[in-house]
Amino acid sequence: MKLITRDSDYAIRAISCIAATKGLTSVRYLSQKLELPYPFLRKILQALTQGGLLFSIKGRGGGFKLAKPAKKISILEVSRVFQGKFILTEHTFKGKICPRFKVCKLKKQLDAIEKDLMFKLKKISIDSIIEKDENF
Amino acid sequence: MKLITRDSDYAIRAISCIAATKGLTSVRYLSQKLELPYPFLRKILQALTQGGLLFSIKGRGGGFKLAKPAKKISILEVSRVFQGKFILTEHTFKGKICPRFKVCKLKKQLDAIEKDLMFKLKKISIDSIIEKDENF
DNA sequence: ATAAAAAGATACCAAATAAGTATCAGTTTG
DNA sequence: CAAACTGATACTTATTTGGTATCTTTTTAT
Repeated sequence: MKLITRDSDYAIRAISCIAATKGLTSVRYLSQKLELPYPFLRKILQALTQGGLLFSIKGRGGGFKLAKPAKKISILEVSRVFQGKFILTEHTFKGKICPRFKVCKLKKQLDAIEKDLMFKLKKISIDSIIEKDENF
Repeated sequence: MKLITRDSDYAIRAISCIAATKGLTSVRYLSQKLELPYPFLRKILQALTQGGLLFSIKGRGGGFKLAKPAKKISILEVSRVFQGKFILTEHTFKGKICPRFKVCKLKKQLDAIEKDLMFKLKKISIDSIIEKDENF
């Protein structure tokens, strides 16, 4: 099982590339550079824009840029746009929350792990994964 | 997104129940006790048996029991039966491993998180989540 | 011996999600 | 005005998830 789905993966690459570029970056350029399907990448960048991670400028010569510094964009934020909240397990019972909810030892342990996972993914910023000498 | 899928979840409950029971436990009994669909649970228990977590005895009066002590069965093992290996991201590029594989900073960071996640899930044993006074 | 009660093995099915395409509308600039 | 962009939205297709159904084999109680 994967924790980072394909769209999140593509998104991370695209954002990395945009972060490493001065000025605006167009989807056309990105899809060629990263060798990713143009229409799919377009949908992804649109979602990132709606999610507040990118800022877009329409019209000829338009494109995308980061909505905030690369240091302040985390992997967690990116994945949330496509994957929603991470939940270790719904831990439901017949459609309702497990009746043992309050005392359930499993839930307690999983919650702790989940919290830690969030924290760690939050700490990985786009900035931290860009190779500074990278030739995008 | 969920880290523990429904079949893993059901499996954990079933194993917990089996662990808390002396002798053999049949699917019929389990499905009634846990109020889970019989045929689905059956498939799950069969998979657990093939995965080496349960031991089965056929024929009338037959059923399942743990293949090893509850202390030695971890949530990780159970989830592996249904979800395979946890992989934070395939991090592929056109079907191949990312060309920046060796140096990729993202992969390095995700690998560390993944390793830690595995470790933690491995440490949650079935034994640790059973309420000792539980009335299965 | 035979029927009931169990698991084994498979094949199938439906809904949801993932992955991707297509298209039309609006915007900006040369 | 047309070329090069994004916005919005509606498909389409493939895969995975969450099951069901059915037939076979094994064991035991009667």
